[in-house]
Amino acid sequence: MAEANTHADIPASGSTKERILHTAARLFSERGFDNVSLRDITTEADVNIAAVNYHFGSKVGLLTVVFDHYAAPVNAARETLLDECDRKHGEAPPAVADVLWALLYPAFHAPATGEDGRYFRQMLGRMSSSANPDVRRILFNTFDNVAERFVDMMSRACPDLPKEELFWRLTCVYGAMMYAQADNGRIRTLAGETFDSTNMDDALKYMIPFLTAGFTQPPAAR
Amino acid sequence: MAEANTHADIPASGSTKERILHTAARLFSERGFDNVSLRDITTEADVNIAAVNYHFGSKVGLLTVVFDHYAAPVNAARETLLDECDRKHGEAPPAVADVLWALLYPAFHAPATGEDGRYFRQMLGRMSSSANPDVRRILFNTFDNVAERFVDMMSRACPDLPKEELFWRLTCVYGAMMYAQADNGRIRTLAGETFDSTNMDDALKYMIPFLTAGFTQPPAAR
DNA sequence: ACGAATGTCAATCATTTGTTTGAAACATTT
DNA sequence: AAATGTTTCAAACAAATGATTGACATTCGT
Repeated sequence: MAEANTHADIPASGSTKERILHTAARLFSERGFDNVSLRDITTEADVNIAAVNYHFGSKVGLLTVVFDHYAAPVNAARETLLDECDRKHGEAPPAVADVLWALLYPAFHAPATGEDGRYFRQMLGRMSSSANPDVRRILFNTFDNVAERFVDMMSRACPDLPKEELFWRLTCVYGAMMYAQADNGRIRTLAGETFDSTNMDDALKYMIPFLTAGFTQPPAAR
Repeated sequence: MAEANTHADIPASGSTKERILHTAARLFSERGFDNVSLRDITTEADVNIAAVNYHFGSKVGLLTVVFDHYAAPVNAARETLLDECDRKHGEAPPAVADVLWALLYPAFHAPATGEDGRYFRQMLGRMSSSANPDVRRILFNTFDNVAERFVDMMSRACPDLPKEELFWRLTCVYGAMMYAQADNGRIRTLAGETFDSTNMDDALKYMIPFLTAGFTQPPAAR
């Protein structure tokens, strides 16, 4: 088709499969899984609609592949950093900042560089509060193992913290991470348009100390 | 119809309009706006489909009414608490914990008591990362005025904090609040099933000190 | 008791959705 | 060059969606 791609990214290039993957990643991040139709994807990717089911089996199959492609590096990087925590501190409680770093750094930098990484982070943010059972299954299965290890290590980093308080502090950490990833533009609108909410180096620089300070507080009085 | 409501809540009661509102609030919170059809709502509310468009004009109109019903008390409570901050501290910088309280307490307690409140909080969490333009418009318009006031007061509470760092700290606060509200069950699954993630008194007790500690940190080194 | 306003209902509308089909085009191997 | 496997394509499918219609029932003011 002579129909040109009207978006700013490179015009349709690569194999059919690759074009579908790239376009799907972008559209899922911009509009969420349920708000993107296969026709939206195939039109922008300049591909026949049947190609999705041919290459990926179904729309959920497509999401699975897209998601795993970006999520796998995050998991790998987190495993590595958690291993380093273990090696560094041995039997002693690890440092809170190190454990937080093992969670946040891969989330902000590992999936991909440039706008592809931003696509995935936004997609993840939307998925994390999705009500679609398929979406939730994909998300939880992907991160379950490493997430459990993170919670475990955070618990060891705070041996004197009641489990209940650990629970709510973890909620703060996960919430902050997800919100920063999703970047719905809300805070930017409120606080001033001059900030670059996509600069993940800044996010790390400012969020790690913030969360570390909260997590190293003594337990709240009963 | 003899068709009984199969859910745990009180069987169909009140006027048609009220039954639609109540059922819509519950379903929107459980499954999000886009994943609930008008037929889902009207079937469970034991009401004819046409009743929604008759009473609310459209599906978006229904969401607007449902949302405003729960959001209005939150805004009112926040205004009151922010007024108290102003009165209490005068020209001096307000206390960070007081400002955080003005944001979080209404969010966790004002919308409604019991499961209705939980419905709304989950609905809000889902809406905050929705990609649906109608949903985003409703959400932002509703909270814009008070949110701006909150950011302003937080800025005054931290006069020495660079604006950029304020931005990222606000991201942490909003993220933690939204995640606690949405309560997608993720942390509960990871940290142990024994915790009551719907107890908003606990949420306040543990999250306010956590976020206050982060916010009262000295600015990160350049 | 009458009539107008309000509310309810089954049936239907036009779209959009994910998925499937069977044939054509292309590529690779024999 | 024939045969075989792979990919693409226009067309259609069944199901679900939000919205609307016009007839019927109910309520209420007078």
